[in-house]
Amino acid sequence: MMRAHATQDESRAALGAGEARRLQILDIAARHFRTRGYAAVSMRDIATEAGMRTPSLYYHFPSKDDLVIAVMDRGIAVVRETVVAALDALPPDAGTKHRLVKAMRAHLHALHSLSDYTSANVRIFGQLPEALRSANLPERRAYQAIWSELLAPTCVADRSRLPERVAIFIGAMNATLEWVDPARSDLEALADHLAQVLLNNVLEDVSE
Amino acid sequence: MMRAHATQDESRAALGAGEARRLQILDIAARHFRTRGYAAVSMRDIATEAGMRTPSLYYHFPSKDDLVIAVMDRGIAVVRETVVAALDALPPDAGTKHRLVKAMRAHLHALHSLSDYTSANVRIFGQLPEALRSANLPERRAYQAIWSELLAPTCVADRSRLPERVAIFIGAMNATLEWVDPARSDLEALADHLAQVLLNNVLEDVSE
DNA sequence: AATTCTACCTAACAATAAGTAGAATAAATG
DNA sequence: CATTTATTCTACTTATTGTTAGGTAGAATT
Repeated sequence: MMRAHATQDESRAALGAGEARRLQILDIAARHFRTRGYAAVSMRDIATEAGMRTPSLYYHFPSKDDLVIAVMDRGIAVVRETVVAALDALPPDAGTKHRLVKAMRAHLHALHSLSDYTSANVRIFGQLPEALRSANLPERRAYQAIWSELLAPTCVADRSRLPERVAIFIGAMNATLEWVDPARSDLEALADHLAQVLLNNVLEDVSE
Repeated sequence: MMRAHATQDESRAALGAGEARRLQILDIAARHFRTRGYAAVSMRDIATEAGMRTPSLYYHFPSKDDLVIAVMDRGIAVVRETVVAALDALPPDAGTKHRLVKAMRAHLHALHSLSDYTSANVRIFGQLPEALRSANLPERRAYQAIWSELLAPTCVADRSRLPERVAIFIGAMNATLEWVDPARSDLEALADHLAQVLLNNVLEDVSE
């Protein structure tokens, strides 16, 4: 049921066996957090699916808090790496619109197809107690910085609006988690539709 | 602490005392669900703040499920009534853009300033077990229908995109809950910014 | 005056939560 | 082989959860 990709398994075989087990537990946790929320998932649930008894989990993670923080941080790391890689694949003279469309596609891909970690992050961030939320803030700010740079050319007129615009874009993309059926819908088409709605107007005063 | 508005108290005095108590409990529940999520709020928390012992809650609501369903349904009812009232206040010949901007402002107002019920609904819908979520679906569909009608003129070219566009709009507005500080930020300005990003391009092929 | 209803109470339930202590086993290393 | 080291176990604690059972004071109704 829901085996990891072969490439993932291979890359993990290179790690120590202990580290591989740790990642397996994280995978299970991320999938459960994503589908059922933070408080509703117990350590028992995770342990059972990992084929061990509950206290054995505590050998790998000292607490549920540590486990969820690891999932949250990895969730942002995955989407950030995905977006950065997509942008790096672009020719260095690519225009703002191309860069934005590529970034939006990468973000949606990470969110819907690539990673339970990223979708878990988006889903449960708002449910976490304050201490856990603020533990994830540095990662989030680093990711927002990427979008700040991407969207800066669309805000030359009134730079004070840039943070709000970043939030609108990320928020609109993340909101698709709530209503898109990843099986049925075509993500490419969705990304293009979102880009069409969000971008065209915003790009009016970008010269290129 | 956080008393209801005077006008609300008055209108509630017209109800039976029992109904007023019921609404008071719902108010407390909505506020807690909104800020701390579904599973993290216990019947004890709600009872304590209502000044009674936990089992006394069960005189007013047969279960936590019933309580949360009441909060969820009311959350959609409030935002729908707010938006409908705003549209009704418009002259009958108002154009699509005016109607959309007015509706967006009303939705954001209900979400951020008016109602803990609406924000609780948006915040915790994704955390609910399937049975509770589907209990709220009829209300949600009724509200989506309003936006379908509002956005239909922007989708004459390709009507198949209408449901997705409805989702994008509602999703983008609801996403503001995650990053807007309702105390500091100016909601009118936020609504206008959102409208500018979302609407201008979408309205290109609307004739009026 | 008798009865029913309203709105709460105390006491306790069974289930489940996260987490701990320490023994037992498996794997790696000398 | 022996001896660490890594990993999982059993058995348990403490706290909290939603919920039920059964009762009570007082207001309303008959």
